Amino acid sequence: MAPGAEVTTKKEVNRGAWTPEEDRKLAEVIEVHGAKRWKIIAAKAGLNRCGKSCRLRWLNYLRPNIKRGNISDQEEDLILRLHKLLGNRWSLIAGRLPGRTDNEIKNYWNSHLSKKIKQKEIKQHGGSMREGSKSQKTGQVEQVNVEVREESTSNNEVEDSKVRDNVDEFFDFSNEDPLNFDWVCQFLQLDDSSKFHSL
DNA sequence: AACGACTACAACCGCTCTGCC
DNA sequence: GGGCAGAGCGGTTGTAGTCGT
Repeated sequence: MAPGAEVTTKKEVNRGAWTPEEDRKLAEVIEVHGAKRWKIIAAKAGLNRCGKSCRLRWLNYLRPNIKRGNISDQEEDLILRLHKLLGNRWSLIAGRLPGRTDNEIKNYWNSHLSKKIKQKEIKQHGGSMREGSKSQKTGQVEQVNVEVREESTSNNEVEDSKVRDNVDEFFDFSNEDPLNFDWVCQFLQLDDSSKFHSL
C-alpha cells in the first residue's frame, strides 16, 4: 500500500515522505523548544505526524552537520572495521563517524558492504559456502557477526564480558569532540593486516 | 517505448531501555 | 518496586529511480 493512501482512520497521521514545508516547520519548532519531547514538538509544529517520526526526521536529515551521501573509502574502511568489532550496533558505529547517522550507515551496510563481504567469502570458499545461511534476509551480516563472536569468545564467559566491557569503554566518547578525526587515523593504523583492507 | 528486475534509501514498526512519579 | 511515558535502537518495508531486455 502506498504511504498516505492507507485506509482512513479516526486519528489519521501523515506518513511517508516529508515535504519541504514540514521540514521547515519542524526545524523552526526545534530551534525554539529544543530537540526533546517529540510529542509536544509534533503538536507545536502543527504537523500531523507522530513524535517518533519527527525525531527520526530531525536526527537523520535536518540536524546540523549532517553529511549526505559520498561515503569515502576511509569511512567505508572504518565501518567495516567497526562492524567487525561491534556487529550491528549502528548507533555506536555512527557515533564514530562525524556527520553520519545510524540509519545511513545501516542502509549503506545493507546495500553495499554486505555484498562486498559476500563476494569476498565466495572467493575465499571457492564459490561454495560451507554453512548455509540460517536467515535469508540477514545471512551475510550474521556470518560476520559469528566471526566477531568467535574471536571474542575464545576463552570463557568472564573473558567475554571483559572484552565487551572494553568495547563499551572504548566507545564511550562522551568527553570527546565528535568532529575529531585523530582517533580514526590511529585506529586505521592499528590493524594494517586487516583482512578487509583489500576489499 | 514499454516493461520487469534490481538497487538505494527514506521511513515505519516493534521492542528495549531509561527516568520519573 | 511497579507502572507509565518518552527516547533510542535495530530490523524491515515501501517506493522512486535506474538498468537491462
